Amino acid sequence: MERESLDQLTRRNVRTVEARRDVIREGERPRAVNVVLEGWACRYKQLPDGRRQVVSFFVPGDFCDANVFILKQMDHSIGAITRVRIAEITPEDFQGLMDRSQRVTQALWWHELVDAAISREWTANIGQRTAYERIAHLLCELFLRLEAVGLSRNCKVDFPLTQTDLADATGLTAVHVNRTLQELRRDGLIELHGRVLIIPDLARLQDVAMFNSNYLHLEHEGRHLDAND
Amino acid sequence: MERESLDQLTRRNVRTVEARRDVIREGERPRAVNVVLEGWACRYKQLPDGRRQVVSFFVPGDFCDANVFILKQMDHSIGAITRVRIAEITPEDFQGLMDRSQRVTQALWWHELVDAAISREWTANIGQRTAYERIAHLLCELFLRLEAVGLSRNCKVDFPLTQTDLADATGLTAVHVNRTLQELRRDGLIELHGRVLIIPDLARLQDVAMFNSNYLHLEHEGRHLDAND
DNA sequence: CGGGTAATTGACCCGGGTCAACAGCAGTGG
DNA sequence: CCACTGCTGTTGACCCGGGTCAATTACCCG
Repeated sequence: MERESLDQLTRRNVRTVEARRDVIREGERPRAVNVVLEGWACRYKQLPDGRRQVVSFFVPGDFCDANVFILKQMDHSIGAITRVRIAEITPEDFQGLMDRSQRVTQALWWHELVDAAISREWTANIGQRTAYERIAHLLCELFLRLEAVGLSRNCKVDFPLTQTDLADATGLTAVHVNRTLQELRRDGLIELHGRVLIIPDLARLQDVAMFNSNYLHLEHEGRHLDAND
Repeated sequence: MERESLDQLTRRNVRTVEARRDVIREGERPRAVNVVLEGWACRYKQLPDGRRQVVSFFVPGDFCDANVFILKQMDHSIGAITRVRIAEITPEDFQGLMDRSQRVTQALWWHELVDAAISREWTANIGQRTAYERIAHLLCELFLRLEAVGLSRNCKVDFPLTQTDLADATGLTAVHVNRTLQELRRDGLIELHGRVLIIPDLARLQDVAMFNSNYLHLEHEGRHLDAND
Protein backbone atom coordinates (compact mmCIF):
# COMPACT_ATOMS: atom_id res chain seq x y z
CA MET A 1 0.00 0.00 0.00
CA GLU A 2 2.70 2.44 0.94
CA ARG A 3 4.57 1.14 -2.05
CA GLU A 4 1.71 2.25 -4.23
CA SER A 5 1.23 5.72 -2.83
CA LEU A 6 4.93 6.33 -3.31
CA ASP A 7 4.82 4.98 -6.83
CA GLN A 8 1.95 7.27 -7.57
CA LEU A 9 3.84 10.32 -6.40
CA THR A 10 6.89 9.43 -8.45
CA ARG A 11 4.75 9.34 -11.54
CA ARG A 12 3.20 12.73 -11.09
CA ASN A 13 5.91 15.37 -11.67
CA VAL A 14 8.62 13.81 -13.72
CA ARG A 15 11.19 15.84 -15.55
CA THR A 16 14.18 14.96 -17.66
CA VAL A 17 17.56 16.63 -17.34
CA GLU A 18 20.19 16.21 -20.02
CA ALA A 19 23.61 14.79 -19.24
CA ARG A 20 26.04 17.29 -17.73
CA ARG A 21 23.31 19.80 -16.87
CA ASP A 22 22.43 20.88 -13.37
CA VAL A 23 19.29 19.64 -11.68
CA ILE A 24 19.53 22.38 -9.08
CA ARG A 25 22.27 24.80 -8.12
CA GLU A 26 23.88 25.91 -4.91
CA GLY A 27 22.12 29.00 -3.61
CA GLU A 28 18.73 28.15 -5.07
CA ARG A 29 15.75 27.48 -2.88
CA PRO A 30 14.93 23.77 -2.79
CA ARG A 31 11.39 23.29 -4.06
CA ALA A 32 10.83 19.58 -3.77
CA VAL A 33 12.22 16.21 -2.88
CA ASN A 34 13.89 14.77 -5.96
CA VAL A 35 13.84 11.09 -6.67
CA VAL A 36 16.08 9.70 -9.37
CA LEU A 37 14.07 7.30 -11.51
CA GLU A 38 16.58 6.68 -14.26
CA GLY A 39 20.17 7.64 -14.98
CA TRP A 40 22.97 8.88 -12.74
CA ALA A 41 23.41 12.20 -10.99
CA CYS A 42 25.74 13.62 -8.40
CA ARG A 43 25.97 16.20 -5.69
CA TYR A 44 28.94 18.46 -5.93
CA LYS A 45 30.43 21.49 -4.30
CA GLN A 46 32.61 24.00 -6.04
CA LEU A 47 35.19 26.29 -4.49
CA PRO A 48 35.34 29.91 -5.60
CA ASP A 49 38.52 29.16 -7.54
CA GLY A 50 36.94 26.33 -9.51
CA ARG A 51 38.12 23.25 -7.66
CA ARG A 52 35.25 20.81 -7.62
CA GLN A 53 34.33 17.99 -5.27
CA VAL A 54 31.68 15.43 -6.01
CA VAL A 55 30.25 14.50 -2.61
CA SER A 56 27.86 11.75 -3.67
CA PHE A 57 26.46 9.87 -6.57
CA PHE A 58 22.80 9.16 -7.14
CA VAL A 59 21.72 6.03 -8.92
CA PRO A 60 18.16 5.03 -9.76
CA GLY A 61 16.03 4.78 -6.66
CA ASP A 62 17.93 7.40 -4.69
CA PHE A 63 16.26 10.27 -2.87
CA CYS A 64 18.00 13.60 -2.85
CA ASP A 65 17.36 14.72 0.71
CA ALA A 66 14.00 14.04 2.21
CA ASN A 67 12.70 17.31 3.57
CA VAL A 68 15.29 19.57 1.95
CA PHE A 69 12.70 22.22 1.57
CA ILE A 70 13.08 22.87 5.30
CA LEU A 71 16.30 24.62 4.34
CA LYS A 72 16.31 28.09 2.88
CA GLN A 73 18.87 27.41 0.20
CA MET A 74 20.92 24.65 -1.34
CA ASP A 75 24.47 24.44 -0.03
CA HIS A 76 25.56 22.33 -2.99
CA SER A 77 24.51 21.60 -6.54
CA ILE A 78 23.07 18.50 -8.08
CA GLY A 79 24.26 17.68 -11.56
CA ALA A 80 23.20 15.05 -14.06
CA ILE A 81 25.93 12.63 -15.09
CA THR A 82 23.86 10.96 -17.77
CA ARG A 83 20.46 12.05 -18.93
CA VAL A 84 18.25 11.54 -15.88
CA ARG A 85 14.55 11.20 -15.25
CA ILE A 86 13.68 12.77 -11.93
CA ALA A 87 10.43 12.82 -9.98
CA GLU A 88 9.73 15.88 -7.89
CA ILE A 89 7.65 15.39 -4.81
CA THR A 90 6.15 18.59 -3.44
CA PRO A 91 6.49 19.42 0.23
CA GLU A 92 2.74 18.84 0.69
CA ASP A 93 2.73 15.45 -0.97
CA PHE A 94 5.81 14.52 0.94
CA GLN A 95 4.28 15.50 4.23
CA GLY A 96 1.14 13.58 3.33
CA LEU A 97 3.22 10.53 2.60
CA MET A 98 4.79 10.62 6.03
CA ASP A 99 1.54 11.39 7.81
CA ARG A 100 -0.19 8.47 6.21
CA SER A 101 2.24 5.75 7.10
CA GLN A 102 4.63 5.15 9.92
CA ARG A 103 6.43 2.59 7.83
CA VAL A 104 7.15 5.01 5.03
CA THR A 105 8.44 7.53 7.52
CA GLN A 106 10.74 4.89 8.95
CA ALA A 107 11.95 4.01 5.49
CA LEU A 108 12.69 7.65 4.80
CA TRP A 109 14.66 8.00 8.01
CA TRP A 110 16.48 4.84 7.12
CA HIS A 111 17.41 6.32 3.78
CA GLU A 112 18.65 9.53 5.36
CA LEU A 113 20.73 7.64 7.85
CA VAL A 114 22.34 5.54 5.15
CA ASP A 115 22.99 8.63 3.10
CA ALA A 116 24.75 10.21 6.03
CA ALA A 117 26.72 7.03 6.62
CA ILE A 118 27.87 6.99 3.01
CA SER A 119 28.95 10.58 3.29
CA ARG A 120 31.03 9.80 6.36
CA GLU A 121 32.57 6.82 4.63
CA TRP A 122 33.61 9.08 1.79
CA THR A 123 35.29 11.42 4.24
CA ALA A 124 37.23 8.50 5.69
CA ASN A 125 37.98 7.20 2.23
CA ILE A 126 39.46 10.44 0.99
CA GLY A 127 41.14 11.23 4.27
CA GLN A 128 42.88 7.92 4.88
CA ARG A 129 43.19 5.72 1.86
CA THR A 130 45.77 5.78 -0.91
CA ALA A 131 44.65 6.46 -4.47
CA TYR A 132 44.60 2.77 -5.26
CA GLU A 133 42.53 1.80 -2.24
CA ARG A 134 40.35 4.83 -2.62
CA ILE A 135 39.23 4.11 -6.14
CA ALA A 136 38.79 0.44 -5.35
CA HIS A 137 36.60 1.41 -2.42
CA LEU A 138 34.42 3.70 -4.46
CA LEU A 139 33.95 1.03 -7.10
CA CYS A 140 32.93 -1.49 -4.45
CA GLU A 141 30.35 0.87 -3.07
CA LEU A 142 28.84 1.74 -6.40
CA PHE A 143 28.76 -1.87 -7.45
CA LEU A 144 26.90 -2.94 -4.32
CA ARG A 145 24.47 -0.06 -4.53
CA LEU A 146 23.67 -0.87 -8.13
CA GLU A 147 23.30 -4.51 -7.27
CA ALA A 148 20.91 -3.60 -4.45
CA VAL A 149 18.55 -1.98 -6.93
CA GLY A 150 18.86 -4.77 -9.45
CA LEU A 151 21.17 -3.01 -11.87
CA SER A 152 23.91 -5.61 -12.01
CA ARG A 153 24.08 -8.77 -14.06
CA ASN A 154 26.79 -11.31 -13.34
CA CYS A 155 29.49 -9.02 -12.02
CA LYS A 156 28.76 -6.41 -14.65
CA VAL A 157 27.23 -2.95 -14.33
CA ASP A 158 26.59 0.00 -16.57
CA PHE A 159 29.13 2.61 -15.53
CA PRO A 160 28.79 6.08 -17.04
CA LEU A 161 31.36 7.94 -14.93
CA THR A 162 34.31 9.49 -16.71
CA GLN A 163 37.76 9.47 -15.20
CA THR A 164 37.24 13.14 -14.46
CA ASP A 165 34.10 12.29 -12.48
CA LEU A 166 36.07 9.73 -10.53
CA ALA A 167 38.80 12.27 -9.95
CA ASP A 168 36.37 14.87 -8.62
CA ALA A 169 34.81 12.27 -6.35
CA THR A 170 38.06 10.93 -4.92
CA GLY A 171 40.00 14.15 -4.58
CA LEU A 172 42.59 13.00 -7.12
CA THR A 173 43.52 14.34 -10.52
CA ALA A 174 42.17 12.74 -13.69
CA VAL A 175 45.71 11.84 -14.70
CA HIS A 176 46.32 9.95 -11.53
CA VAL A 177 42.94 8.25 -11.70
CA ASN A 178 43.89 7.07 -15.15
CA ARG A 179 47.14 5.57 -13.94
CA THR A 180 45.52 4.00 -10.93
CA LEU A 181 42.75 2.41 -12.99
CA GLN A 182 45.45 0.89 -15.14
CA GLU A 183 47.02 -0.64 -12.07
CA LEU A 184 43.69 -2.02 -10.95
CA ARG A 185 43.20 -3.52 -14.38
CA ARG A 186 46.70 -4.92 -14.47
CA ASP A 187 46.08 -6.56 -11.11
CA GLY A 188 42.95 -8.19 -12.50
CA LEU A 189 40.69 -6.45 -10.01
CA ILE A 190 38.48 -4.68 -12.50
CA GLU A 191 37.65 -4.53 -16.15
CA LEU A 192 36.51 -1.11 -17.23
CA HIS A 193 36.01 -0.16 -20.83
CA GLY A 194 33.61 2.39 -22.18
CA ARG A 195 30.51 2.36 -20.07
CA VAL A 196 30.88 -1.11 -18.62
CA LEU A 197 32.45 -2.07 -15.33
CA ILE A 198 33.16 -5.69 -14.51
CA ILE A 199 34.34 -6.81 -11.11
CA PRO A 200 35.35 -10.42 -11.55
CA ASP A 201 36.09 -11.03 -7.89
CA LEU A 202 34.33 -8.59 -5.62
CA ALA A 203 35.70 -10.14 -2.45
CA ARG A 204 39.23 -9.55 -3.63
CA LEU A 205 38.52 -5.95 -4.56
CA GLN A 206 36.86 -5.36 -1.20
CA ASP A 207 39.93 -6.79 0.39
CA VAL A 208 42.44 -4.45 -1.15
CA ALA A 209 40.06 -1.53 -0.54
CA MET A 210 39.51 -2.53 3.09
CA PHE A 211 35.87 -2.24 2.22
CA ASN A 212 33.37 -3.05 4.94
CA SER A 213 29.84 -2.89 3.62
CA ASN A 214 28.29 -2.33 7.03
CA TYR A 215 27.79 1.37 6.35
CA LEU A 216 25.36 0.63 3.55
CA HIS A 217 23.06 -1.14 6.02
CA LEU A 218 21.82 -3.35 3.25
CA GLU A 219 20.10 -5.87 5.48
CA HIS A 220 17.36 -3.58 6.72
CA GLU A 221 13.79 -3.95 5.52
CA GLY A 222 13.45 -0.19 5.19
CA ARG A 223 15.29 -0.24 1.94
CA HIS A 224 12.51 -2.13 0.27
CA LEU A 225 10.53 1.05 0.11
CA ASP A 226 13.10 2.65 -2.15
CA ALA A 227 11.68 3.90 -5.39
CA ASN A 228 13.42 1.17 -7.30
CA ASP A 229 13.82 -2.40 -6.26
CA MET B 1 6.39 23.81 25.40
CA GLU B 2 8.35 21.60 23.03
CA ARG B 3 11.42 23.15 24.55
CA GLU B 4 10.35 21.83 27.91
CA SER B 5 9.53 18.29 26.92
CA LEU B 6 12.92 18.04 25.25
CA ASP B 7 14.63 19.47 28.31
CA GLN B 8 12.87 16.94 30.45
CA LEU B 9 14.09 14.05 28.34
CA THR B 10 17.66 15.28 28.41
CA ARG B 11 17.56 15.26 32.18
CA ARG B 12 16.35 11.72 32.54
CA ASN B 13 19.17 9.37 31.50
CA VAL B 14 22.41 11.23 31.77
CA ARG B 15 25.73 9.51 31.85
CA THR B 16 29.29 10.71 32.00
CA VAL B 17 32.09 9.37 29.83
CA GLU B 18 35.71 10.10 30.65
CA ALA B 19 37.98 11.81 28.16
CA ARG B 20 39.41 9.50 25.48
CA ARG B 21 36.89 6.72 26.18
CA ASP B 22 34.34 5.47 23.71
CA VAL B 23 30.69 6.36 24.07
CA ILE B 24 29.71 3.61 21.67
CA ARG B 25 31.70 1.43 19.31
CA GLU B 26 31.38 0.39 15.71
CA GLY B 27 29.49 -2.89 15.51
CA GLU B 28 27.40 -2.32 18.59
CA ARG B 29 23.66 -1.99 18.41
CA PRO B 30 22.56 1.61 18.90
CA ARG B 31 20.28 1.79 21.92
CA ALA B 32 19.30 5.42 22.10
CA VAL B 33 19.68 8.88 20.69
CA ASN B 34 22.62 10.55 22.37
CA VAL B 35 22.62 14.25 23.09
CA VAL B 36 25.83 15.90 24.17
CA LEU B 37 25.11 18.17 27.13
CA GLU B 38 28.65 19.08 28.07
CA GLY B 39 32.11 18.47 26.67
CA TRP B 40 33.33 17.46 23.24
CA ALA B 41 33.04 14.15 21.45
CA CYS B 42 33.69 12.88 17.94
CA ARG B 43 32.63 10.26 15.50
CA TYR B 44 35.45 8.29 14.00
CA LYS B 45 36.07 5.36 11.72
CA GLN B 46 39.07 3.14 11.92
CA LEU B 47 40.58 1.07 9.13
CA PRO B 48 41.67 -2.50 9.88
CA ASP B 49 45.30 -1.39 9.78
CA GLY B 50 44.80 1.34 12.36
CA ARG B 51 44.47 4.46 10.27
CA ARG B 52 41.83 6.60 11.88
CA GLN B 53 39.52 9.26 10.50
CA VAL B 54 37.47 11.57 12.64
CA VAL B 55 34.33 12.27 10.62
CA SER B 56 32.68 14.80 12.88
CA PHE B 57 32.92 16.63 16.14
CA PHE B 58 30.13 17.00 18.64
CA VAL B 59 29.93 20.06 20.81
CA PRO B 60 27.34 20.74 23.49
CA GLY B 61 23.85 20.70 22.08
CA ASP B 62 24.57 18.23 19.32
CA PHE B 63 22.47 15.17 18.64
CA CYS B 64 24.20 12.02 17.57
CA ASP B 65 21.83 10.74 14.89
CA ALA B 66 18.15 11.06 15.50
CA ASN B 67 16.63 7.65 15.00
CA VAL B 68 19.87 5.70 14.86
CA PHE B 69 18.17 2.82 16.53
CA ILE B 70 16.52 2.11 13.19
CA LEU B 71 19.87 0.70 12.17
CA LYS B 72 21.02 -2.72 13.29
CA GLN B 73 24.55 -1.72 14.15
CA MET B 74 26.84 1.27 14.38
CA ASP B 75 29.05 1.76 11.34
CA HIS B 76 31.38 4.05 13.29
CA SER B 77 32.40 4.77 16.84
CA ILE B 78 31.75 7.76 19.02
CA GLY B 79 34.57 8.79 21.29
CA ALA B 80 34.83 11.37 24.04
CA ILE B 81 37.43 14.07 23.46
CA THR B 82 37.02 15.60 26.89
CA ARG B 83 34.94 14.22 29.71
CA VAL B 84 31.39 14.45 28.38
CA ARG B 85 27.92 14.40 29.86
CA ILE B 86 25.52 12.69 27.53
CA ALA B 87 21.77 12.28 27.68
CA GLU B 88 20.32 9.10 26.24
CA ILE B 89 16.84 9.33 24.81
CA THR B 90 15.15 5.97 24.40
CA PRO B 91 13.48 5.07 21.12
CA GLU B 92 10.08 5.27 22.81
CA ASP B 93 10.65 8.70 24.29
CA PHE B 94 12.10 9.86 21.04
CA GLN B 95 9.10 8.64 19.10
CA GLY B 96 6.80 10.28 21.63
CA LEU B 97 8.64 13.54 21.18
CA MET B 98 8.08 13.49 17.46
CA ASP B 99 4.47 12.37 17.73
CA ARG B 100 3.64 15.17 20.10
CA SER B 101 4.90 18.08 18.08
CA GLN B 102 5.28 18.82 14.43
CA ARG B 103 7.69 21.59 15.26
CA VAL B 104 10.05 19.33 17.15
CA THR B 105 9.98 16.87 14.28
CA GLN B 106 10.89 19.67 11.91
CA ALA B 107 13.70 20.76 14.17
CA LEU B 108 15.03 17.22 14.24
CA TRP B 109 14.93 16.96 10.48
CA TRP B 110 16.66 20.32 10.31
CA HIS B 111 19.39 19.02 12.56
CA GLU B 112 19.86 15.89 10.46
CA LEU B 113 20.03 17.91 7.28
CA VAL B 114 22.66 20.22 8.72
CA ASP B 115 24.61 17.27 9.99
CA ALA B 116 24.62 15.76 6.53
CA ALA B 117 25.63 19.11 5.05
CA ILE B 118 28.56 19.35 7.44
CA SER B 119 29.64 15.89 6.51
CA ARG B 120 29.63 16.77 2.83
CA GLU B 121 31.55 19.93 3.52
CA TRP B 122 34.20 17.85 5.25
CA THR B 123 34.46 15.63 2.22
CA ALA B 124 35.01 18.66 0.03
CA ASN B 125 37.41 20.14 2.54
CA ILE B 126 39.62 17.08 2.66
CA GLY B 127 39.29 16.36 -1.02
CA GLN B 128 40.09 19.79 -2.39
CA ARG B 129 41.79 22.10 0.04
CA THR B 130 45.47 22.37 0.93
CA ALA B 131 46.55 21.69 4.50
CA TYR B 132 46.61 25.38 5.30
CA GLU B 133 43.13 26.06 3.93
CA ARG B 134 41.82 22.84 5.37
CA ILE B 135 42.75 23.55 8.95
CA ALA B 136 41.62 27.16 8.62
CA HIS B 137 38.28 25.89 7.35
CA LEU B 138 37.80 23.46 10.19
CA LEU B 139 38.60 26.14 12.73
CA CYS B 140 36.07 28.49 11.15
CA GLU B 141 33.39 25.84 11.34
CA LEU B 142 34.05 24.93 14.93
CA PHE B 143 34.21 28.55 15.96
CA LEU B 144 30.85 29.35 14.38
CA ARG B 145 29.22 26.27 15.82
CA LEU B 146 30.45 27.09 19.28
CA GLU B 147 29.32 30.65 18.87
CA ALA B 148 25.89 29.45 17.81
CA VAL B 149 25.44 27.68 21.13
CA GLY B 150 26.83 30.55 23.14
CA LEU B 151 30.24 29.09 23.85
CA SER B 152 32.36 31.93 22.54
CA ARG B 153 33.33 35.15 24.25
CA ASN B 154 34.94 37.92 22.23
CA CYS B 155 36.66 35.85 19.57
CA LYS B 156 37.75 33.26 22.12
CA VAL B 157 36.63 29.67 22.59
CA ASP B 158 37.61 26.73 24.72
CA PHE B 159 39.38 24.34 22.37
CA PRO B 160 40.27 20.91 23.73
CA LEU B 161 41.41 19.23 20.49
CA THR B 162 44.99 18.01 20.33
CA GLN B 163 47.01 18.32 17.17
CA THR B 164 46.53 14.60 16.73
CA ASP B 165 42.76 15.10 16.81
CA LEU B 166 43.07 17.78 14.19
CA ALA B 167 45.26 15.49 12.12
CA ASP B 168 42.75 12.65 12.27
CA ALA B 169 39.97 15.03 11.31
CA THR B 170 41.76 16.61 8.37
CA GLY B 171 43.49 13.60 6.91
CA LEU B 172 46.91 15.04 7.66
CA THR B 173 49.70 13.90 9.97
CA ALA B 174 50.17 15.44 13.37
CA VAL B 175 53.58 16.70 12.30
CA HIS B 176 52.16 18.57 9.38
CA VAL B 177 49.28 19.94 11.43
CA ASN B 178 51.86 21.30 13.83
CA ARG B 179 53.75 23.08 11.07
CA THR B 180 50.59 24.40 9.50
CA LEU B 181 49.29 25.77 12.79
CA GLN B 182 52.57 27.61 13.15
CA GLU B 183 52.03 29.20 9.76
CA LEU B 184 48.52 30.22 10.70
CA ARG B 185 49.87 31.75 13.89
CA ARG B 186 52.68 33.48 12.07
CA ASP B 187 50.15 34.96 9.65
CA GLY B 188 48.18 36.32 12.58
CA LEU B 189 45.09 34.31 11.68
CA ILE B 190 44.79 32.40 14.93
CA GLU B 191 46.12 32.26 18.43
CA LEU B 192 46.10 28.79 19.86
CA HIS B 193 47.76 27.89 23.13
CA GLY B 194 46.73 25.20 25.51
CA ARG B 195 42.99 24.86 25.43
CA VAL B 196 42.18 28.30 24.11
CA LEU B 197 41.60 29.31 20.52
CA ILE B 198 41.39 32.97 19.55
CA ILE B 199 40.40 34.08 16.08
CA PRO B 200 41.14 37.79 16.02
CA ASP B 201 39.68 38.36 12.56
CA LEU B 202 37.20 35.71 11.56
CA ALA B 203 36.44 37.31 8.21
CA ARG B 204 40.08 37.07 7.22
CA LEU B 205 40.35 33.45 8.30
CA GLN B 206 37.18 32.62 6.39
CA ASP B 207 38.71 34.28 3.40
CA VAL B 208 41.86 32.23 3.25
CA ALA B 209 39.84 29.09 3.97
CA MET B 210 37.30 29.93 1.27
CA PHE B 211 34.77 29.31 3.99
CA ASN B 212 31.13 29.81 3.10
CA SER B 213 28.93 29.35 6.13
CA ASN B 214 25.81 28.56 4.12
CA TYR B 215 26.13 24.84 4.85
CA LEU B 216 25.58 25.43 8.54
CA HIS B 217 22.15 26.90 7.78
CA LEU B 218 22.43 29.06 10.86
CA GLU B 219 19.54 31.34 10.00
CA HIS B 220 16.81 28.76 10.39
CA GLU B 221 14.47 28.82 13.33
CA GLY B 222 14.71 25.07 13.71
CA ARG B 223 18.04 25.39 15.38
CA HIS B 224 16.47 27.05 18.38
CA LEU B 225 15.20 23.71 19.49
CA ASP B 226 18.69 22.38 19.91
CA ALA B 227 19.43 21.11 23.36
CA ASN B 228 21.67 24.06 24.06
CA ASP B 229 21.02 27.61 23.03
C1' DC C 1 35.61 13.06 -42.53
C1' DG C 2 35.67 16.69 -38.97
C1' DG C 3 35.16 18.16 -34.28
C1' DG C 4 34.81 17.35 -29.55
C1' DT C 5 35.16 14.72 -25.51
C1' DA C 6 37.59 11.21 -22.90
C1' DA C 7 41.68 8.43 -22.22
C1' DT C 8 46.67 7.99 -22.17
C1' DT C 9 51.57 9.02 -21.76
C1' DG C 10 55.96 11.33 -20.35
C1' DA C 11 58.89 14.54 -17.80
C1' DC C 12 59.32 16.96 -13.91
C1' DC C 13 58.08 18.86 -9.33
C1' DC C 14 56.20 19.71 -4.63
C1' DG C 15 53.08 19.28 -0.62
C1' DG C 16 52.90 16.60 2.79
C1' DG C 17 54.50 11.99 4.88
C1' DT C 18 57.99 9.40 7.63
C1' DC C 19 61.24 8.67 11.11
C1' DA C 20 63.49 9.97 14.99
C1' DA C 21 64.94 12.84 18.50
C1' DC C 22 63.81 16.16 21.91
C1' DA C 23 61.33 19.73 24.78
C1' DG C 24 57.52 21.24 27.78
C1' DC C 25 54.46 20.33 31.21
C1' DA C 26 50.93 18.18 34.20
C1' DG C 27 50.14 14.65 37.25
C1' DT C 28 51.81 11.20 40.69
C1' DG C 29 54.10 9.06 44.08
C1' DG C 30 57.95 8.76 47.25
C1' DC D 1 60.22 19.10 46.89
C1' DC D 2 61.87 16.46 43.29
C1' DA D 3 62.31 12.45 40.19
C1' DC D 4 59.52 9.81 37.06
C1' DT D 5 56.12 8.99 33.56
C1' DG D 6 53.35 9.96 29.81
C1' DC D 7 51.23 12.82 26.80
C1' DT D 8 51.38 16.75 23.63
C1' DG D 9 53.92 19.75 20.95
C1' DT D 10 58.21 20.87 18.12
C1' DT D 11 62.05 20.34 15.02
C1' DG D 12 65.13 18.45 11.36
C1' DA D 13 66.45 15.49 7.50
C1' DC D 14 64.94 12.98 3.97
C1' DC D 15 61.56 10.83 0.78
C1' DC D 16 57.50 9.66 -2.09
C1' DG D 17 52.65 9.64 -3.71
C1' DG D 18 50.35 12.17 -6.39
C1' DG D 19 50.08 16.86 -8.88
C1' DT D 20 51.21 19.71 -13.05
C1' DC D 21 51.84 20.66 -17.74
C1' DA D 22 51.62 19.48 -22.21
C1' DA D 23 51.31 16.60 -25.98
C1' DT D 24 49.09 12.60 -28.20
C1' DT D 25 45.87 9.14 -29.13
C1' DA D 26 41.44 6.81 -29.09
C1' DC D 27 36.59 7.17 -29.67
C1' DC D 28 32.06 8.70 -30.70
C1' DC D 29 28.64 10.91 -33.37
C1' DG D 30 26.64 13.40 -36.85
